[in-house]
Amino acid sequence: MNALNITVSDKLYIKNPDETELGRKILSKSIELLNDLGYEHFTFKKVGLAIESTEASVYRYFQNKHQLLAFLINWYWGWLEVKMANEFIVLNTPEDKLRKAIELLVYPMDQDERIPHINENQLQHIVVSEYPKIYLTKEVDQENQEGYFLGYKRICDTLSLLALQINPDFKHPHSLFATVIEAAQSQQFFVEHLPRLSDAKKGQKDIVSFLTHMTIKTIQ
Amino acid sequence: MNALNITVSDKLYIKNPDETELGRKILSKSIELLNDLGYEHFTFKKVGLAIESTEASVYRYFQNKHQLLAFLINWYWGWLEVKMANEFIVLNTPEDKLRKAIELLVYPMDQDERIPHINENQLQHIVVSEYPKIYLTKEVDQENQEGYFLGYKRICDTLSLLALQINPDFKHPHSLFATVIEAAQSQQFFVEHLPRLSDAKKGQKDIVSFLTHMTIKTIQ
DNA sequence: TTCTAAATGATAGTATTACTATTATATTTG
DNA sequence: CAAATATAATAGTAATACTATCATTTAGAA
Repeated sequence: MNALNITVSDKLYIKNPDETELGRKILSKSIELLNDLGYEHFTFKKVGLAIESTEASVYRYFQNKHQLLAFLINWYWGWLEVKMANEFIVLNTPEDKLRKAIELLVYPMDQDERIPHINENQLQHIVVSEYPKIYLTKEVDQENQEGYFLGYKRICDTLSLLALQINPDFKHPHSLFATVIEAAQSQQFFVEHLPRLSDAKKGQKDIVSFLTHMTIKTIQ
Repeated sequence: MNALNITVSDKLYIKNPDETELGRKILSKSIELLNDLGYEHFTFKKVGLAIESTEASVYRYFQNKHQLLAFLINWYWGWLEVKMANEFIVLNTPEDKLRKAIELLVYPMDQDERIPHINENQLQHIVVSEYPKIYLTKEVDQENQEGYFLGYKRICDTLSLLALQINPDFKHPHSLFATVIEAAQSQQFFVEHLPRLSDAKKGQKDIVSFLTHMTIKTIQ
């Protein structure tokens, strides 16, 4: 089991960056630069320069930086889904699975050496800092049809089914897990930057225990 | 009680737009254009044109569109705080107050005729669609010091105190209400654009009942 | 091996954005 | 009425977000 392929909708790129050396370099350097500069200051020109290629080459893989961000974030959800599936194998109750899922959402990721061009940890930081920007746009409806948000929706569905195993009468599973997933990101951001919006001290444990408490109580 | 003044930090403008005719026109038209175009397509040039003034004039009031958005969103939180305080007068239990607060977060606002240049309903839509963009930037720490997020933090504090009245041992009041406030916004957005991320059908009632349920259960 | 197609590099160019600066003309205030 | 202030009109700059063209390199098929 050496090969691992995270697949994202082919509407999320012009040319599949996983399939070429240059494409993988673009992904790798984009993750680094998005982390360092933030989405607003990130440009394709800077990527081209940093990989000693050109702006035009980057534009052959992605229409614009918005599409690139959407690609990366979908890749992240796809990868998290794989991780969850792996962890769930040895867990027997839906509650244990939910607890594990929340941990995976919050705890830092270790590098997967099968995919050396993606730094999962940096990618997680990008998700924390940039995630809502991919859907909070005027183009959301069209991009939704093109599958820009499938990764997120699938995770949300998976967790919803677990909640219904615990309480089949629970009325708000999708709303709850959309909320939990967003809170997992925003609480990480708040602890770091706006600590008055969180009770968690630095470190992920407090966030996990808040989210777990809220999830379990709400389902019941 | 005819005068009503929502005050925001003076770091959120160059020149106070509430104090001049032109300033109020800028606010009024910016709210309209932000709604129509979305933050990304919104520019000061378009505002200047639409009010038959100039781009340069708009720049005399706000450093850039980011500051303008932060101003508007802080104004919204300030105004919501006033609304909550008014409603709380006739409510006696903290639980009733929390229920009311959640309703105020979600139900559409009626126009306050004391402030004719601010369309509260449009402003609420801007908050739903653009809110996280004001803090998800590399400049967040500096802007936090300048009071860019005070409005949000104060609402969060107020609601936290109510939760502690219900259960003084509750460990996560700030995290909970940061989460509830964000979910109030994002669930409104999801119902409209990404319905698979919500169980609420169109209309705000389902969102309110989800958020209320989650809040009450989590506090206990 | 050679031919062909595809990928990349190098370069140029355009429209728009996000400002800054200057000067002239109103308008307000003391 | 003078002085200060606000606004309008205009110009200009650097960066961004692309698009286009053509030459060169590389890879794959015949």
